Amino acid sequence: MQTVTLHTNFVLRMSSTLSKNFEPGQIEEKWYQHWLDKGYFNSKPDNRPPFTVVIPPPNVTGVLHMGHTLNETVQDVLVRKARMSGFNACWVPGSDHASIATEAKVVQMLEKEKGISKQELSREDFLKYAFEWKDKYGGIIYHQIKKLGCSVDWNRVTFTMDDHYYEAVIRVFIDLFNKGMIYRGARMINWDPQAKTALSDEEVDYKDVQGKLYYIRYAIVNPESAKDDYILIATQRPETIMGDTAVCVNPEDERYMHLKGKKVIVPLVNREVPIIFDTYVDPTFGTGALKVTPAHDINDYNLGLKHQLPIIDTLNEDGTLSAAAQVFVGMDRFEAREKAVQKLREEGLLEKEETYQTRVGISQRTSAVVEPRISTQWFVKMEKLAEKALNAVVSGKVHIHPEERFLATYKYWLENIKDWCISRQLWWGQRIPAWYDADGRFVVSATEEEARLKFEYTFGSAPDSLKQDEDVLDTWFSSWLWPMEVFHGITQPGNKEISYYYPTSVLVTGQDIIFFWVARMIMAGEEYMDSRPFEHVYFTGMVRDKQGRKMSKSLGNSPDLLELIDRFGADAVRFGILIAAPAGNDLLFDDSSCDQGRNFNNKLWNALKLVKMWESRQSTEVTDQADTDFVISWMENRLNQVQAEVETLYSQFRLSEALKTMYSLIWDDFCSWYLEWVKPGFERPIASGVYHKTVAFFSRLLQLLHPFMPFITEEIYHQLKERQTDLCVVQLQKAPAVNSNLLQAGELLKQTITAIREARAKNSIKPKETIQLSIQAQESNAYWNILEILKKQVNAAAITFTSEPVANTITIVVGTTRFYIGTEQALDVTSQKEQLEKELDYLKGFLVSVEKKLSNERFVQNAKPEVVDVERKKKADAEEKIRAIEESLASL
RNA sequence: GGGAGUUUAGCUCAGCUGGUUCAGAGCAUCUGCCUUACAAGCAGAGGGUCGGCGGUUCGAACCCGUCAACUCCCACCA
Repeated sequence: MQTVTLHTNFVLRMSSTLSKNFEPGQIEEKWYQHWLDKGYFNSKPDNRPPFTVVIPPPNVTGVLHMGHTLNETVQDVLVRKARMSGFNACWVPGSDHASIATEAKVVQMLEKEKGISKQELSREDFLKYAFEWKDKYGGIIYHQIKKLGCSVDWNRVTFTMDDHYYEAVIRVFIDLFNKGMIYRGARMINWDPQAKTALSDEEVDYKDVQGKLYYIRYAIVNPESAKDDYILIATQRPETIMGDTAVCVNPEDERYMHLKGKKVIVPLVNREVPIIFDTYVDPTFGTGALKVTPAHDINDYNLGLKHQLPIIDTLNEDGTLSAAAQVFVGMDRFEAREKAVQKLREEGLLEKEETYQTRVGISQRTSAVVEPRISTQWFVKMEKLAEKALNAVVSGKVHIHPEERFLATYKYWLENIKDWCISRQLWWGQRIPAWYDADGRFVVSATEEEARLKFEYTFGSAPDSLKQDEDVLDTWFSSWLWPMEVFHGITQPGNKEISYYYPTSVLVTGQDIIFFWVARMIMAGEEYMDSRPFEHVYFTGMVRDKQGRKMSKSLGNSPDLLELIDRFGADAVRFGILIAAPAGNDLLFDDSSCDQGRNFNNKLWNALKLVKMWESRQSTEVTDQADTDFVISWMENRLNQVQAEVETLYSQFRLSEALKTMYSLIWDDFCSWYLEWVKPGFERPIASGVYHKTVAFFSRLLQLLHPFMPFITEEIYHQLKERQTDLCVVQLQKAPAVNSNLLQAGELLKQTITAIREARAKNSIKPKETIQLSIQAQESNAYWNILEILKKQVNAAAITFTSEPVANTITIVVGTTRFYIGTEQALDVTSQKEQLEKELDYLKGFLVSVEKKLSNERFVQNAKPEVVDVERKKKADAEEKIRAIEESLASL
């Protein structure tokens, strides 16, 4: 309790009303609203160069997770930086209807909360519920984006099912169909029996599971001998036996050669099917005999096509067995598997079973086990589109960051691409604009009226009623138009906005959707705008938890963004996620990095309190504040230096390093060194000139930091002094060239102070005890203009210059200068000696290695001249230092 | 089966084209300190054979080879 009182004491002394620590809540709220009121984030085409970013639209399935937080923070940093650098920054927000994922959620919600099943609803009623859902969750997402401080143009919010967007998708579908790039056909696709829809290849995840391999006897019709009256096949899926239409063996396999022309009996259904021969079968796997079920396995399907086998589809769309199965009809596929095994066992046809590591396809959307299924779907021909998309990246029109690491996978995917299944058996999405008559003839057109005309034109007459395709389009078939249609580029081609904002500047997204989205946007951009959709793609890594696990809802390890912001403040959360985010690599997120962000907030806040305290204590007649010219020039140069460094880091998208650089500039250079150096004595006035310089430096620091931590920087910027403009629109001036001599002098001063403090600590000189400092310097003018600072920083009562060693002192050497620390305490000469000797040993070793290098002719010949010079200087320095220490030792 | 990435302090990670006393930061640990902005702080300290081995080079955390561990992506083996 006592300590608390002590801690809070100073607050009473503070003349200012500033709070003890930075309190983000209200301040963040206030500034975001102010920025909105001022319309800073709204963009219209003008004479400035544009900097355009389209947000990867989050799904309206739920709330933002840490991955979004990272992406959005990165985008906001880039956008704010561009806005402060003379660009017309435009960041378009929006959300994605995410057809399967959202429909699944809505179905689930209806069942759970309202007890309604989808089957009871009409399409229209269902869509009404879905839009309600979208409004609710879209709202939550937008709220989170605001809380995070994202500077998006809220006039441009786009949803992938907005009217114009819907129209764009339909237009593109019709266009591609007319170009012959969309077709309808029966194919084996991935079927999600839970959502009852087709999936694209990319929507299936594969998972290793412990399965079983069943060895089953298929009786041979008219066997040649009673001994050899069956063939043994191995399968993981005995419930598909009823769909078998052949057994296949390798033609080279001696074991089965005699079976040419024979037939076997499919168990359970007693159907006679042929034995076929194909090199596809691996004789070394299982029994070398494969049951062929063309309806339920992609390889069997291909075999079936090749050997013209009949296809018997034994499954319903919900994964239960169909009438064609003859047995277990209506039973779920997994139950039927058990029943089939049981029955085979009873009939003595199951020879053995063994455990087997296998891989099953899981629907990314519903987690149901995917079923290969033949059905009629719509496809996009990918070959030409892929070629363009590949070219755009390979030729360098689109730059991928970090490095070109993803180029290889990107290339491989595009070169081996298969046609894209775009129809989904859902209601939530853009409905396929195809119209059918009773005979199944169809035309593609936007409206029924047009369709009728087309029917007449194509088939001579149109029926009274046409039926529109029940299916909707894959979500990505709308998302791939995103960078264009947010500016109405498809529905109003060539409009002023699309011409100005497109192509966008940078896309920030996760590497997991490189095929789903990034590649396809490039395709669409090349197809419809004849150009890249973005200049740069910046891939962020995946956010994982402390233990390296993927963040997911089921694990419950993804922190709630709003709760994090409540706890730490948005700036601290932004800091926390960015400081931990090396470009392209996964990052392990832990709350503690937000702690660091919050501490940084407080550091800034307290620097503000200090400077504010000086505001009322300025004087133009300060005479005892020496050395400030040097300090001010040094700080100015450090600032210039860091600004240039940060500029480079931005251009390389190395944001986390840029943040680190600024962090240490502010914490170390500005707070720990600069402010301490210019700080006047207790209750002394500060020189007016120094005060104004300090405010100017602080303002520049805030400006540099603003894209990363917008709220606190804006707040402090205004607290520092009255302003006409807000920080978020203040333009960055180019940093002047750096004077490196000044920087070196600053470093020397830091080193000196640290070395003396270290000596004090090692010799247990109490902080309050003053010392007598003597300097023996070769060039005393290196120190003359910083003596007052030095005196204050190391708590020296007096500083004198000397030309020879001072007895009974602690000796330290910085550069080539010797310092003698005189103290009232008795000195331990032995430990003094020990320390100096230790240092001497090290230096001698160092000198040897440098000399060795320099005496190596090949080094002197091959190394760059600068490098050799540096080595020579190192040698000279070391020799000088050794001499100094030896002299000091001698005097002890 | 193919491809990519990672491996640096107890933990999480920086370290750009090989060359300054270059082995770093934050957290954690230890010591001293309520010092007049900040104890969520200040001043110091300790801690690493840069995954192993081999090579290239005057010089390697960095380049090459190889091995090991972990992670991810792609692929139709019943």
